[in-house]
Amino acid sequence: MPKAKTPRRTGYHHGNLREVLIDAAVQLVEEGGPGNVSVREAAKRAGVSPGAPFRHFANKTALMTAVAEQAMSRFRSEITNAVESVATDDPIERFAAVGIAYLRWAIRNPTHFQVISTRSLIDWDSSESLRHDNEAVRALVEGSMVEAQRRNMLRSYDIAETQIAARALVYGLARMCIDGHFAQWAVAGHTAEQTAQDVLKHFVALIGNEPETAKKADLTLEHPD
Amino acid sequence: MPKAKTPRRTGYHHGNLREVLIDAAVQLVEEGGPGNVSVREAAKRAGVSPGAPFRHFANKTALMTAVAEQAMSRFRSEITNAVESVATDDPIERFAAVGIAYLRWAIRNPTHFQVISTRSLIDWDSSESLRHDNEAVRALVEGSMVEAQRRNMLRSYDIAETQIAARALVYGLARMCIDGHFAQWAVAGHTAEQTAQDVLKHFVALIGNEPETAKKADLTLEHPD
DNA sequence: AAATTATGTAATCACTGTTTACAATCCTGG
DNA sequence: CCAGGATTGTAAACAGTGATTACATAATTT
Repeated sequence: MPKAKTPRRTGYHHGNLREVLIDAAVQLVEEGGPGNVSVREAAKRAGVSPGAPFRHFANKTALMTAVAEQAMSRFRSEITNAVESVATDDPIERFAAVGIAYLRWAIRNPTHFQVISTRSLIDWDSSESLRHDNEAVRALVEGSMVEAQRRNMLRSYDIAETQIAARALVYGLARMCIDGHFAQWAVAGHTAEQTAQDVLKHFVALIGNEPETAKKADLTLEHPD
Repeated sequence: MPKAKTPRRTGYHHGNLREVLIDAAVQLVEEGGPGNVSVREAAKRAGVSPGAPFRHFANKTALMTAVAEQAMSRFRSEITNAVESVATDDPIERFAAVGIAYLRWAIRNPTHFQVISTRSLIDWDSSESLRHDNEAVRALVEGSMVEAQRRNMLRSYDIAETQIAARALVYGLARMCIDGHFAQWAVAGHTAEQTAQDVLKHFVALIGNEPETAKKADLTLEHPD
């Protein structure tokens, strides 16, 4: 009998190392951002040798991509749930709901949002799931946009550009929070999340057809940066 | 005579290693983005031992911060030059000029824009110069915004929110390009730069008071992502 | 039961940021 | 002008990283 050297782990072949590694990586992301993830540390936390992860992931990027897929799925759920639970069928309100849910998730899960939005960390093109979830969100925005135009609720006729502007605005707000451009800002009375939402609503009012735009005069926000 | 071990370099103490290291790091950034920078490689290119850089920079972040300062200075110059060489004194046109110059520089210097906008790479707070240049750009935007409001050229009364929206939009556009969210997009007829400019102009039209907004119906842009 | 395949380990490689002890050069005050 | 301290370089080391390799063990198929 060869007397197993380290029989500490039962069912020696671990069974579901892949999932455990992803969970460990998720935890590392939450603890200190994407930069805090190391394959070795994930392996250590899974109670496995440093080379073991490479039986399940071609490289670190593949592991990060799996983390991103998990995060993206939650991200998409939050958004689709939010828009489904919106009372009205007003397309502009539905559009706003998407943006607000987007910002809410991004600001509350900054490290994970960083993972799913920074392409250098992951292998976006190789992941069906990432593209699929992303497309679902995009389609949600486009759908409400098209419907809003059909009802003549938009100021501009060019929904393509309006849509890109909307995406860029929301993405920009999320990243400005995450990249730390709002240092002074969050210190002020308003939370970053609240302010981001206000700005989004401001934008929504701008694209709308209503002659009376948001005239809530001054929130006297500290200037960002 | 102790016969210098490696007298290959004249004026042995190199004279201006600090600048040479920054230049090497800049080159590395250009070659492969911020992730391509290593202190050791910069040292090698400067013809110096791996420990030498730490006589001039406390750590890698300090080196990257120096790189960022140089980039930020160019970034600011491009923007201030652009707005100064704008013919009209129309504040909204001046505002648009800032945004266009911003996008132009970011898209043409993506790796450097990544350096100056990703706070995890640099020590933003410790750099007077970074804050100063950033504030100059911000003030430029705010100035034109305030003036536009004074002339009653804006739709909304809340310039604070409009200003944040503008910043977020431009930042979002720049980062979407850089983070690779426009893959299919750039392949289409329009360059990323042209499209980003169009979207910016679209936004500028939206915030303006003119009843007739941009009605250039369809550019039939491929959808991003 | 034997052969094959999947999945782990151990050792190793090249590379990274950073620190330490030491050496060479420069600068300045007597 | 030169003694001595401050600068600024080197060499060697350390711990950590992603990744590969040869090998061992467990699960699975034949």
